[in-house]
Amino acid sequence: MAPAAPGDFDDAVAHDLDEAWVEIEPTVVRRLLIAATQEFAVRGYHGTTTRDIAARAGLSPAGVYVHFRSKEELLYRISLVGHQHALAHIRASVVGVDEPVERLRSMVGAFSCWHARWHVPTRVIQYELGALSHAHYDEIAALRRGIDAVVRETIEYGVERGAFVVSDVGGAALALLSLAIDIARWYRSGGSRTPEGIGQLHADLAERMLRTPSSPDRAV
Amino acid sequence: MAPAAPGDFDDAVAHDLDEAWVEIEPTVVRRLLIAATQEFAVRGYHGTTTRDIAARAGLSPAGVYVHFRSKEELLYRISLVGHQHALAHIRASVVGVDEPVERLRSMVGAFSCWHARWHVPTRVIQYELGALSHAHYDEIAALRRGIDAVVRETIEYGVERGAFVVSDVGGAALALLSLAIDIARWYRSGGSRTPEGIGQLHADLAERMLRTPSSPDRAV
DNA sequence: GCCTTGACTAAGCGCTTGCTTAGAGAGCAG
DNA sequence: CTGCTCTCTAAGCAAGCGCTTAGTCAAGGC
Repeated sequence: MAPAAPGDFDDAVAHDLDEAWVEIEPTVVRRLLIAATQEFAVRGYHGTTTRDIAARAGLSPAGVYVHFRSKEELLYRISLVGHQHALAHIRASVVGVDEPVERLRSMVGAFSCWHARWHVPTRVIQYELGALSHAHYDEIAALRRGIDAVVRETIEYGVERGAFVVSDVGGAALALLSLAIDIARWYRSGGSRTPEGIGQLHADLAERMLRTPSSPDRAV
Repeated sequence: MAPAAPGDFDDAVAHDLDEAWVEIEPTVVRRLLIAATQEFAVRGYHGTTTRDIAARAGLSPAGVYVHFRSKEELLYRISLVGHQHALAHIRASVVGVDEPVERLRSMVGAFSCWHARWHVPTRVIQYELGALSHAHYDEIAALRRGIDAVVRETIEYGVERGAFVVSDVGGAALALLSLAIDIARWYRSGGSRTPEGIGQLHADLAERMLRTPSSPDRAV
């Protein structure tokens, strides 16, 4: 279960965030997005003040509002970029992989690995959706349905080809999503588990969960 | 993925909460705990005001402080009772079940069913740990280690008997916990899935994840 | 009757919140 | 130089926050 201690991993977090936004925004806006992501991840949206974000980005409290209209807009931008990233990543993981078991393994491995690698922004985009405005929430929800669709289609594809035995496709899809998304709750960087190792483990588990019994299972 | 719309299931929630505290507290304190649980589940700890809680419980803002020293004490009491409940439930689910696969199915089914049945308090106790004081957090963390231990031991028991093929017991335990805990994020009461159905589904998936391949799998 | 006890509220205190305003200073075009 | 643009800050506003204070009222012991 390995729950988060209150405000502990604050420092262990900074090092892997910067790259996430490199291709997207120039310096000050990027610094603000990184600062907001870190604060939201540790304290939650409502537990974070705009002064916290400004201070972490090296600005005065008013400096935030030169670049963002509101605190909610910061959350929206983080959510939007994060979900676009995730959707692109899971889509890319299945193209060109035609064998059903390998397609499943590729998808689950990539998606779980992504959640571990980006566990700090993921914590924000998975657990702070309720703080978005209705309009922004609707936009994000559409991206999430895209992710759901990839998982469902990958399972259905394996069922059609006779590679999987699954009577409840929706339930199986929820389970695979749970494995990945819950990483954002328990994962700590600096521990013994690597993102790649978690992806491998979840690929093994997913294969055993769904595959038609025939050849011997890989040990988990 | 089925994310929570911002502040939508507010009303769909009230009906299954009252019983949770019946055996524990008399009327006013119970009403406050229920009100706080509902508000924390929908808006988060930091997004909820003591005025919200008081209003929902039918008291003036000052009425909260007749029964609780602080807002954090409300969260602590909710967390404590919830974790004690969960630990007792998962422990009870394995006693007297000696066949390893059946023990696993009983544990996973009971634990996932419990999370769906009590998804509103679960949302609070799983995702608001970071708002507890350090002392209170430590107390809750001990209960959580007790839950982890039951899951680990159930897996190890099956491995020793040759019923499971598992090389990474810790990873498998995390996966089973993820399936259950993540229910608090996606489950909505009033939908087509019942707590019992989810327990059954997760028991099937867990069995296929861990079991030594021999007899044919149950369809999922 | 009187006094104490305990649940409760009206009012409000001191502080923090998200955000705005007024203006400083740098950079650059002309 | 002047004038305009852009980034940023010092100061602060109105609202909301957790929690306290002073006191009301009903119940119960004597």
